Amino acid sequence: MSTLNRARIVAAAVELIEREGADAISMRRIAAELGVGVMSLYNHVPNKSALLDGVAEAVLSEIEFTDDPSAHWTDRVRIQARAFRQIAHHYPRCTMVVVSRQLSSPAGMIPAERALATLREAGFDGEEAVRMLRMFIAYIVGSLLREVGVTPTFAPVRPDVPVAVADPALFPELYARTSELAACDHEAEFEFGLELLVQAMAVRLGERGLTGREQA
Amino acid sequence: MSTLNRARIVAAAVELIEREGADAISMRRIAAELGVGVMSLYNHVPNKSALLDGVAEAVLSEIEFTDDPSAHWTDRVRIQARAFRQIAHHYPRCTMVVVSRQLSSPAGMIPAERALATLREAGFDGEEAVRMLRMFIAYIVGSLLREVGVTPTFAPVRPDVPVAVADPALFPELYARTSELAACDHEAEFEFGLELLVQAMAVRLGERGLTGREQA
DNA sequence: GGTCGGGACGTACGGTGTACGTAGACGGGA
DNA sequence: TCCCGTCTACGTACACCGTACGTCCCGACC
Repeated sequence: MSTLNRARIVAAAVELIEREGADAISMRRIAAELGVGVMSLYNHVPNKSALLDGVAEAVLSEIEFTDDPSAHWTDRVRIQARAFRQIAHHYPRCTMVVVSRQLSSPAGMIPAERALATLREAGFDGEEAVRMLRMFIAYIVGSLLREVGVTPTFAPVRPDVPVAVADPALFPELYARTSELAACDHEAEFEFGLELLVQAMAVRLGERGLTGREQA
Repeated sequence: MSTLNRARIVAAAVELIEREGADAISMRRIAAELGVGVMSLYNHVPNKSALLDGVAEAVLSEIEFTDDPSAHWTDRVRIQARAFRQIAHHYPRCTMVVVSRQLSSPAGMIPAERALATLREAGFDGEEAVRMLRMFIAYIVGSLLREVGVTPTFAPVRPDVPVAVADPALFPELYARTSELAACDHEAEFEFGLELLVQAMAVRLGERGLTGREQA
């Protein structure tokens, strides 16, 4: 019964999305959730798009970025990547909202700032650090979208209804890999790619003779 | 004035999306485009979702997969990845539609089949080939989404309105990299990550002593 | 000629975002 | 004390959305 404000509206939106999915969200539903008239929302939020920005910001600002500057840069990269992936765990149905809007607010810049700092301290020059950052963002975004099921997985989203590969003659490889394709351990998949990327970065660094590579 | 059919409807949808954006699409708009009543569409398409599936399928089936089985597997991977990226060039505003629906039709399976075959021939065992494929999909999806501007870029989408990094004191790294962040050559960014991934894959293969690595 | 199936279409319903007007609460001069 | 400006909650209204349903018409077949 406290007075309406932006934070309460955003919180209600997040909760509603998690409960009923991103498609179910509407100004009317949110207002009803808060026991309030629809147009009252517009006193605190200019429009729905800005509200979704708020949702993204709220979710993003809740991930825990525990950075240990004394750790090896490869571990720092791993930790930051995993922190990002936590979004998909804590707020799975908000994930699409988060990755699909580019924020100019601090919530969206802090992760980038930290990642860039880590990469610089690892020894990458400015240009390469930015490229590495962008590549990591692409990989993480793609992985999260697969995890929440908005992007092709080649694995059944509903494990109880296994998709039968249409024609073994047309798709022999897909058919032969049915068992591997049927299961998708998102954490293992994410870690696999993450390790590959970290390793590739280490190689890149090693090429300039700065440091050796680690972790066979 | 030929008779209405699914192909004409899908083609009109693709053209409309490219002309006015994916948000502007609606059954009414498409029907108007075809000079036809709204409900006539439903004689050929069960619902809007299926129509968007058709859009994805049509776009996907138009990309040219020229695979040369005699080429080195690293080049074959590169070529297939670039073929996928062509989507963002030929149908930029359809890209989001394409990557955000998982197709069980041949159009969606052919690329996976070919990629899997390539990875198998490169020497990866079944499980690792699937993991590599998934990692590549994640990277490509993330890259395409950045390219069409639906995912954070940390670069101004409209180059004419450069975003000023808010506070140099809060974001020193972002501030220091302003010039690198301001520009985003999507092709170069894509190639950078692609090269890194291919290289990482080669290393992975080399670890098992199957073949040496190439391209310094 | 009669019948029948399928495609084109109009209408209607319940939903959406939001522009606009109104009404009440509150606070600060006169 | 009265008045007035500002802020907030709210209802109404509009244009648009996807689509369920009923109707009409035309061509094919018996």
